Amino acid sequence: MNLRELSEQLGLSQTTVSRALNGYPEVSEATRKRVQDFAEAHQYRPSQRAQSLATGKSMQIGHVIPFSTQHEMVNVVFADFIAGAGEVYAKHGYDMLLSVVNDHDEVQAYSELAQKGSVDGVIVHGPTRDDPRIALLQELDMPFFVHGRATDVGTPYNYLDVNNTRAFGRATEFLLDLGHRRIALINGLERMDFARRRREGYEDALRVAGIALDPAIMRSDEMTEPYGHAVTKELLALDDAPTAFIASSIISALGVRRAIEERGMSVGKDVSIICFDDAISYMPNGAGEPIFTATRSSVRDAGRRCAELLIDLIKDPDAAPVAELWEAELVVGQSTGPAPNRDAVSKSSKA
Amino acid sequence: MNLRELSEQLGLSQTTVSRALNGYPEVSEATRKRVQDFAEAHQYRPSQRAQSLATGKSMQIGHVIPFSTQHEMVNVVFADFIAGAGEVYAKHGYDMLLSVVNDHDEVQAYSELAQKGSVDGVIVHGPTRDDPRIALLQELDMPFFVHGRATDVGTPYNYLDVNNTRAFGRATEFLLDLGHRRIALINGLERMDFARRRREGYEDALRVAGIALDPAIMRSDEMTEPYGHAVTKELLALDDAPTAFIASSIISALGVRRAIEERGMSVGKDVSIICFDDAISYMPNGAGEPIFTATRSSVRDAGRRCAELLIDLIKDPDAAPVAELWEAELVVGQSTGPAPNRDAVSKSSKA
DNA sequence: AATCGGACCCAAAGCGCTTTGGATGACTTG
DNA sequence: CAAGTCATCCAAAGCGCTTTGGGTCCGATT
Repeated sequence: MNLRELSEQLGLSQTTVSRALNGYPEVSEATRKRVQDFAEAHQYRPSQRAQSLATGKSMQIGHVIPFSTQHEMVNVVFADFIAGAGEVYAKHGYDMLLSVVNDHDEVQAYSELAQKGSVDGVIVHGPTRDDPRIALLQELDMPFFVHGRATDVGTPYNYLDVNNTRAFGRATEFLLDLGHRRIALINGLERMDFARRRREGYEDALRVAGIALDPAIMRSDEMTEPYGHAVTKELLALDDAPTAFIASSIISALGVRRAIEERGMSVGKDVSIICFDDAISYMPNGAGEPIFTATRSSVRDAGRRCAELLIDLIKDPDAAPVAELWEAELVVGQSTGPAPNRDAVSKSSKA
Repeated sequence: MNLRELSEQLGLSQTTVSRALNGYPEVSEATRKRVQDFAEAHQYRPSQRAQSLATGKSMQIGHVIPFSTQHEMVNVVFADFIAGAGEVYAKHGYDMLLSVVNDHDEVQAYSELAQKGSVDGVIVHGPTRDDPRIALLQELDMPFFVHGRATDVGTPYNYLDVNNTRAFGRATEFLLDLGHRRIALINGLERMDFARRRREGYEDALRVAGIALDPAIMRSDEMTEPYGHAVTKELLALDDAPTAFIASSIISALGVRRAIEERGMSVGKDVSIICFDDAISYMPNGAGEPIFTATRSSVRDAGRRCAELLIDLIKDPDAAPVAELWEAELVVGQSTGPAPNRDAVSKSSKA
């Protein structure tokens, strides 16, 4: 069933039917009702293809996700972001177009989406320092919204980011306050902007506390469980092993915990863990009391908000760039505690 | 730059340019080369909108993902499936259309996709017993492929599933062989077809071994870490606590492990765990030796294969239905061991 | 020399919508 | 009563491609 058939059966012109369906005022309410009912009864839905050709809008929003051995993007966080964004898209009549491409084709994928005209806007995931995609999208004149932030990009652009520096600054300060002096950083890949900022937050806090940075206990790689496990195992074997770990993800934190327990040590007592918690739906940080002390910010909420702001942008492309910076919330769980005093045994026996 | 402009600048008709670009034989190689080079130089890409209207194909494949409080679908497994499928789509020139809808609108979402003509085919995720989507898609005459299987659907359809019954049968047998007699089942939601089949595999194995089923230690819910933790904590407190746990996901298995360790027991010694491992990229079952003994089947590979088969189906809609049943592989890790003998102490002291 | 078959190219008709620019009456208004 | 105003509807022109159904030219065939 298409518009022509529909209008013939109704004895109206295509114009009128189209207008009736799209809520234009030039058609009487009686006619509109008749048209709507008839369309409903016949399960008529305008062809997206034709509609989009005629209007010049595709009502689709693109997400480019690179794949390769580097899985940073098709990651644990992605699914939840998508869920949040998709929810908002649905509410506004948009669909989500996912383009999975090879790592090195990623930049080109954006031009392709733009030139083919298959999307009205795109979300940029996982920005890196001086991300080339931003300049490209600006040049292509394609509405885009960045989840995260790129450093060293001259022109302003739309983004929503968590204050990663502050989040890790606070996490570090929290551990310092508990008396920890050897604090390991188990970060994500440093080519990601967020990882770099987190490290800076960690470094700043240590610097303020007058503690020298030790590259030996500052690690960075993909945030998987086995990585957290392997690196922690290694660090705990050091003579001056860390008494606390800051992990960039709840996933790597799980590995950290496993390594600690394998060594027969107690989490929150012998060794503390604090992590960044994206509030992933199927990997929540405990049901009641948090498993991990963490700085938390919901990636699903971020998805929702990015979607909203991008849709605003599509509707008004000349609006001034918006930038939102969310503060992560610090939640205290069972994984942190006072730094164990190395002389505890002798001291307490003296007491 | 569009076709008309391109053809004008080249001094050719739109027909010829279109044919040159699409590899039709009615154009000389010299002309084709000239056209291609010119198009390349001007970054010309045919409008997807127009192309799709003219050809009747959208070159997009739809995935409907429901959201609600039930997160079973926007889950840990989803991201990897998507990655696998997307990879194959890209290779064949397809894009992925994600439609995120409310739980109860899910069925309708499929009709909408079909009637709007925005996709050439769809993947059905997470089939349930007697899933209504299958009949609907058959009626709509929309090519579709099911990841998993629906029970009680009369007509044949295309699907790829893991032999879940066998996977859990084997897992249970493995534990039985190790001497376990109290084996808990920590399953996913039973409205999912896969969860039901897994339970059946578990039950069959116990029955063969002559062990009565105990509903008290057969649980089912969403496969999150806190759930695995909570239910295990509860079960371990029983007088006749299980000596082994079978979990439907590596995520819930993590919770199982946490509960065991919290109780001061040793995984693989005091209590055994075996789980289903979807080989999720960022949540691998250990780096070297597997963390968990598991029955494994890569969901990413499944995504790839489903995509391939769906594309085949789109190209030849009248092909006979294909059904693939993959056997999960059993990998033995450190989380399983002989059942602790309740009389061990007395026995060994007698020896 | 007339005919034929390729090789190469083109004009124009869609695909199914939206939207512009009227047309047609009926109803007010001075 | 003529002119102006609304309210309601319509014909037709796109949107940018693909594809049908020819044309034209040229060397080969009879």
